[in-house]
Formats: sequence, structure tokens, C-alpha cells
Amino acid sequence: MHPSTAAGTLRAFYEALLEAYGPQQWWPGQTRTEIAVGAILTQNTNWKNVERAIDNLRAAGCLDWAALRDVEPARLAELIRPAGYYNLKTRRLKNLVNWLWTEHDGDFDSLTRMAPDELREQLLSINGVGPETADSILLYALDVPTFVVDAYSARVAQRHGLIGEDFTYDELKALFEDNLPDEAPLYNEYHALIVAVGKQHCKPRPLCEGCPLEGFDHQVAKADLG
DNA sequence: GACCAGGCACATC
DNA sequence: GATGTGCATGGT
Repeated sequence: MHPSTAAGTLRAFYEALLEAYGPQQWWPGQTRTEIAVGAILTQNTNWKNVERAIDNLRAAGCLDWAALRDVEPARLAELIRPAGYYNLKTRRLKNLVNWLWTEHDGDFDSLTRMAPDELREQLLSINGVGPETADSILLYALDVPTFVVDAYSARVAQRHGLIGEDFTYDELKALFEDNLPDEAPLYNEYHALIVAVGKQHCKPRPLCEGCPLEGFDHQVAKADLG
């Protein structure tokens, strides 16, 4: 029940979360385009608001890469307004779209044939695409086995003793990747489950009430974290 | 009214 | 390098 290795603890977390919430079947979007667009729109934003924006884009016929390239920024901003930060996100979406057309001829599916590390570097070079957005696109739109770290993963890992106060995105990402099988479906489901428990129990306040991970507060040996 | 939400870039010290 | 701030809507 209280494994003392990071691998054992992460496996136990996963099983407890799966038991509590069942398979999440993420990402909540049907197409690669929708997932990539959603990854930018959801930056520091409630998913419900992102859904409104995506509905607007769909209704306007703007959920494909040619339409996103051609739509006027002012019009795009109007469509994604419910997602908040709409001027900023308009620029970020345009940056992503311009990159796709400039570097990959507008062919998003062709990205599946790239070396994952090279693709990640390219995504990170786009202004407005940071590590979480890049990893979300890689994992959920392109099935690349890369673990997505977000505010919830950080909070869950901290509250349950997996990691200390100070850490970087890459350190937390490595904690999961180094201690779990390198499988996209597992990373996919695990991140989704963390968001599920996070939304319900792992908010900044109150702390973890009724959380299915309650009691999983074992301090993993520091040496085991690599 | 305060706080929160699948971040990120940029300024300033 | 660390630390602070702007960006914005909609729900609780």
C-alpha cells in the first residue's frame, strides 16, 4: 500500500485513480487539429471556456489549418473570446499555423513521421508554445510517448511527497517518464486521471478533501528519484 | 468580491 | 538565474 520506490508509488497512484475515476479516454477533442488548437486555448484557462471557443471555431468553419491560416486575426479573436486572453491566443494560434505552413506545408499529419525530439524542439521554438503545450500536442494529437506535466501534476506530486518544493518542468516530467513504462496510452491516461483528481480534490484550497490518494503520502527515497 | 482555471513570454533586478 | 507581471473570460 505504501511502496517505497518512485516506480511503485506511481503505479499505486495510477491504480487508485483508475479505480476511482475509470478510464478518461482523453483528449476531449475529435481531430488532431482540434487537439492542437485546444492545447493553446486551454493555457491557464478552464476547459469549459475552451469548449465555447472551439464550438465557435467549428461553427465558423475554422477548425482546419487552411481556414486558420486565412482567417483575419480580428475575426479569430472574436471567435475564441470565451477562452480568455483572446488577443494573446490569437497571436499564438497564428504562430503555430504559420509554422505548420512554412515548415510543413500545412500538413499536420506529416508530423507523425518526424523524430519526436526534433519535433518537440520545433514546437518549443514557436512563440506561445511552451513545454506543456508542446507535450500535449505530442502526446494527444500525435501519440508520442511524452509525459505532460501541468499545474495538477505538480500539486499532486507535491502533496503526496513525490517531489519537493522546488523543481523544474523537466524534472517532474522525468520523474514520471523514468519510473513508468514508455507507452503513450499509459501517459495519456495517467495525465487525464491526474486532471480528474485535481479538478475534484487537488485545488490550491482546500487541501485534498476525500481524495482517493489520501494516505498515499509516503516519502519516496530521494535516491530513487534519479 | 475573491479565487480559480490542462501557461507563457517578457521585463527588471 | 530568480522573481514579478500582463494577459481575460466565465464559474464558484
